[in-house]
Amino acid sequence: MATISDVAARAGVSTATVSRALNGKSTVDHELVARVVAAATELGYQPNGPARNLRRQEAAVVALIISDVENPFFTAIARGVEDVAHEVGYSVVLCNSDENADKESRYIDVAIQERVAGVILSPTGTTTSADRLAARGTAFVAVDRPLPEQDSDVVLVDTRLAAKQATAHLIAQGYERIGCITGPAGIRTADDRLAGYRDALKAAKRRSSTKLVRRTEYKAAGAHRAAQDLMARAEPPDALLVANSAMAVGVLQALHEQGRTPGRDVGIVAFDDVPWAELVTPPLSVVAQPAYEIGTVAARLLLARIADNTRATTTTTLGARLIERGSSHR
Amino acid sequence: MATISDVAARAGVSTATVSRALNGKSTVDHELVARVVAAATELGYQPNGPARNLRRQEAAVVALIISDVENPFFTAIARGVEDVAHEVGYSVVLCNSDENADKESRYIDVAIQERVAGVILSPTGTTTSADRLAARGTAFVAVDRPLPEQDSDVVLVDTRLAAKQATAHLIAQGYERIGCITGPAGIRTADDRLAGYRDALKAAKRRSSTKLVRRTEYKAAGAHRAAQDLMARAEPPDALLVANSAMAVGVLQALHEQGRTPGRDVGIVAFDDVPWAELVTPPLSVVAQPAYEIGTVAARLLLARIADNTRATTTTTLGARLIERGSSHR
DNA sequence: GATCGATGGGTAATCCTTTACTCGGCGGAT
DNA sequence: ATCCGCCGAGTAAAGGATTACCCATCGATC
Repeated sequence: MATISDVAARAGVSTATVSRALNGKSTVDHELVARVVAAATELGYQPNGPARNLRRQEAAVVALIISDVENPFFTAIARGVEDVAHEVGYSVVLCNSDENADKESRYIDVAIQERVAGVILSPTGTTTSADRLAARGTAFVAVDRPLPEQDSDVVLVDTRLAAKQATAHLIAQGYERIGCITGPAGIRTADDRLAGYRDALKAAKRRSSTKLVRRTEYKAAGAHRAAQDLMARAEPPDALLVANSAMAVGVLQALHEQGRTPGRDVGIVAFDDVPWAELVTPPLSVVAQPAYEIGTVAARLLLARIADNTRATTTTTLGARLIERGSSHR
Repeated sequence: MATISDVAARAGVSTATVSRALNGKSTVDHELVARVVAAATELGYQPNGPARNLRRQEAAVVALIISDVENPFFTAIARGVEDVAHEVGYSVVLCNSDENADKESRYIDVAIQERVAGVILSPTGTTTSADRLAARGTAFVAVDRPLPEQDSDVVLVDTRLAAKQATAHLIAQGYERIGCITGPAGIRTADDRLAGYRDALKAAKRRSSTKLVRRTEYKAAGAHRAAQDLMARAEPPDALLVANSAMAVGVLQALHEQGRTPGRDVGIVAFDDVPWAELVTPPLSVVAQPAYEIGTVAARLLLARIADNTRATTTTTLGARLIERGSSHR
């Protein structure tokens, strides 16, 4: 594979000149640039990334560690990050931690070892392997959830307020016994959605009962079981707040199996707007989170922090939007 | 940041010994290993990836370039690749080419520059930037679609046969005027699905008319327009074969807007099984592709090729499964 | 007891690029 | 005409790990 010396030899200049000509950092004679470029293309020269990164002490790469590649919410974030990063010449590598603290930790190590310029992550669980990033001075930004015991830039959604509004909406629609299916304890979004749900009940002077709350992993299967379980109770809920779209699949499936119709029999509001929300009957009411925007904001924050890691940390909270459709009307 | 020399100094040995102790390639005295490990952890030593990769002339990383991160088919492939790669200590970086030849080309350059061990890609479009990989001797495997004019390992689905079976199923269900909405010309899966559709019509001695065929990008919006367009014809189709799940969203939406019921009014079979397929009414009949398996097979092929790039190229074709649900029955 | 072999560890070269430093030459100012 | 300053290009160092090569030591064998 051609190296910079090959190019230099072919163009009849020194390697320093080749480097300067190709990177455009310093002024190089017009004609020499042309000769270098010609030589480089003739040889199909591609700079050796590791060598460059070794010398520069940094790679123009940001790592994005998300907790579930199959969740459209996170892939939309990924798009936002990519679009911003590409504008300024950074590449994005996507890592899937799968809500698994070990995998997350492994990817953080990889990011450190490869000396990426920065990391954006949606922290999984309660432990914080991100302190290793802080210890090394690697720039990083948390998205969707704050890092436990770690001060950092973070981009959140006001999910507690959104949950409150969604629950208030169900109350306003006349539902009496509203339940909640949310994610595992310790995951901040799961906790916040539950808290918002309780806020709304309290504001409406309803008694909130833990009997109508179920926690399970953020997957369809868990939510399916939770819904079955809740509906099998002597006094089943007549409405449910569901904490993400994968869970909504499980819940809707369970209701369907029992012959219950969303809306008429059981009011449903789920987090995350998905393309198919309007296709089910009745259409699914959702809390739309600005996922793409989370990505763009996080990327911009990260770039700022890469440029200056001493700046004060910020917390950006974006709003969510309740979209009322048929599943929350009788 | 601590370097190998720091560790060596602290453990009172040479850098060579530290390297050997930590990588376990060569035998090192028991007690020295312990001292090295202790020193490394005390210093929080993380090897410098670029330096290591520079010296080794290869990174333990494979790049996966897919054409749409938001398409569940591709994210399922990603999972398969990841699971296999991690078993043998490789990291996977995911790149989203967005069905855009330029982005694909850029990511291929990045992969070459970073000297990744191998690349798995779902080629977008008709041009082949992958020849650059071949030219460098970088191992690579194509998934979902073969590379135009490029001999390589490739993992495909027998999508033409699947399309034929799906169409035959619609015929068997008594649909008369079956249309097809598929992806852009030049994308192999799109062409194959159309070919399979025609195979079935021919086998049933039906005339196939281009008037019932629409091609558009693999997105909901395009398919929505295509469906509107087809249904507005004087003699609209009474069934549709739809080439992926995003398109299915657009088609179902269009039918809904027109008050037509899938199955009863218009038979539908769409490619790709999605979690929500059973939630719409009637449930959506689909061609389920073994996406996860595509990923695992491709990863194993890539690993074999990384080990020995001289082996003959192979083509693996996996089968798809027609799942009949309500949308293809009157 | 001497020699051979094996084993373990150190020295230094190497991977390729970027960049600090240096130097030559040229133009402008006095 | 001379000198100063600047600009452009070359030389060589640096970045941090791996590994070829070499040496010392120790045990075993004759």
